[in-house]
Amino acid sequence: MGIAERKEREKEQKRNDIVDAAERLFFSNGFANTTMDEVAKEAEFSKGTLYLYFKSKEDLYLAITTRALNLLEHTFRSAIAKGRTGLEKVRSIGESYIGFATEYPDYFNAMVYYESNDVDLKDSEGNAQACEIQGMKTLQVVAEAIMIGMQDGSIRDDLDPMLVATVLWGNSTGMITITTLKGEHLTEQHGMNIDDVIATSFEMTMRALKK
Amino acid sequence: MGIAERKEREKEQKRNDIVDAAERLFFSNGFANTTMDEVAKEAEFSKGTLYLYFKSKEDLYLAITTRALNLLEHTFRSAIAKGRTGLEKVRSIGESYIGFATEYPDYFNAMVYYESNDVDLKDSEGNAQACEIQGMKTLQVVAEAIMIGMQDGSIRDDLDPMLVATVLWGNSTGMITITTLKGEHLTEQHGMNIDDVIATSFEMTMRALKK
DNA sequence: CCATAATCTGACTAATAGTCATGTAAAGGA
DNA sequence: TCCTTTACATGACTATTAGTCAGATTATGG
Repeated sequence: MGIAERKEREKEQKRNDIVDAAERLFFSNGFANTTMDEVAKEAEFSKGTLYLYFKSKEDLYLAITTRALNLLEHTFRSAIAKGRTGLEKVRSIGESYIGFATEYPDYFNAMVYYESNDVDLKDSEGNAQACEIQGMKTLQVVAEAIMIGMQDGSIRDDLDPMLVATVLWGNSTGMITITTLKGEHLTEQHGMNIDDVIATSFEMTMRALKK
Repeated sequence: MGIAERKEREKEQKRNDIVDAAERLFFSNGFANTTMDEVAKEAEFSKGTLYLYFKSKEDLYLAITTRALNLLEHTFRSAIAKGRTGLEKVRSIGESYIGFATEYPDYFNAMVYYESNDVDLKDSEGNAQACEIQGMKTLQVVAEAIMIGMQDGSIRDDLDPMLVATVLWGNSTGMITITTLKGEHLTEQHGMNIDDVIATSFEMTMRALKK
């Protein structure tokens, strides 16, 4: 019976439409400054319907975050293809992360929100779970590049690849958060050039990983 | 005339009492789950009075964040005294940061909130400004340790100390954020040991800085 | 054509950040 | 001591908004 599948598709389509609408509003006005009534209007549904598809406003935001993490995974997969050695692949991933944060700052902010707030990962219903799974898939790409580098001798092999990947993830997210949110201030008040901060970060990271 | 000064002292005292009360409630119930009415009751003032001392709920939270950054500065100053070489001082600072985040997780979260949210630094009235100044003082301590290391030859001197300090700040904050907020999950779902993540981070950072 | 299930609606509630007109107390001059 | 002015404090009130739910609408399948 094709009806069940068609309904499933339609449901998925509607869900996507809601996320699209939320993305437009959250990204242009900010998450906190957007009301669920506004999202409902933009998505051309009633507010009640939003709550049939998402548990809460935060859950809806996490659906956007899942998209962000998914896009990041694909960005990383493209980046990994570029470098020759494992170390070059890791650098390429790092550069693509900067590019991602520059091109999609709202997606990056959504990821930071997810990582900085005590989102309930135990809630198997909501999108927090989906974020977590997608986040790990993305992290796995980094770990792969590191393993390649350990095998081809470009990266030190006295550390655990997954632990290194986790550290790089935390490090780079923290560093980019500061440069994007406080960057203007660091430049204007303290004469720092953001590109120099980033270059320094790369220089240090390469040295930390090199064999 | 001593009256003006006495009044100033009393005002400062009351302000501190309010911050104390807010700290107790924010830290035991969470920032989002605490109402200003509850803070008012705990501080034994009316709600209106809170708004004579603080512009908004967020402004009150930033007063707590300023305390956190101030305590962190002193923690770093103690740590810097320990190490022999500059590199050892930097490591000591790093270790004290981990200790700080473990001992005062709520202060650490307040700092992450400040760094991860688009807090208006231009607002010269509010506490965001105070946070920024205190944050820079704290960062300056790290930069000092790095300069010492460059002079005594324990740290590579091909990089700018302030840029390195900024990178270390972003890196460590990001790494600790992940281990504290998603640590339980990394352990339970992915078999990672948090202490191993931290040890890996130190190992990498030392290598990144060593001459 | 009807019964059942699935989906949608928007008025409603509860919660709460922030305001403001009205009060009270302290200061200081006469 | 009294009176005026200034400074501080109050809490009822407003505006906003996340989330709910009883009832309406639409689709399905017999």
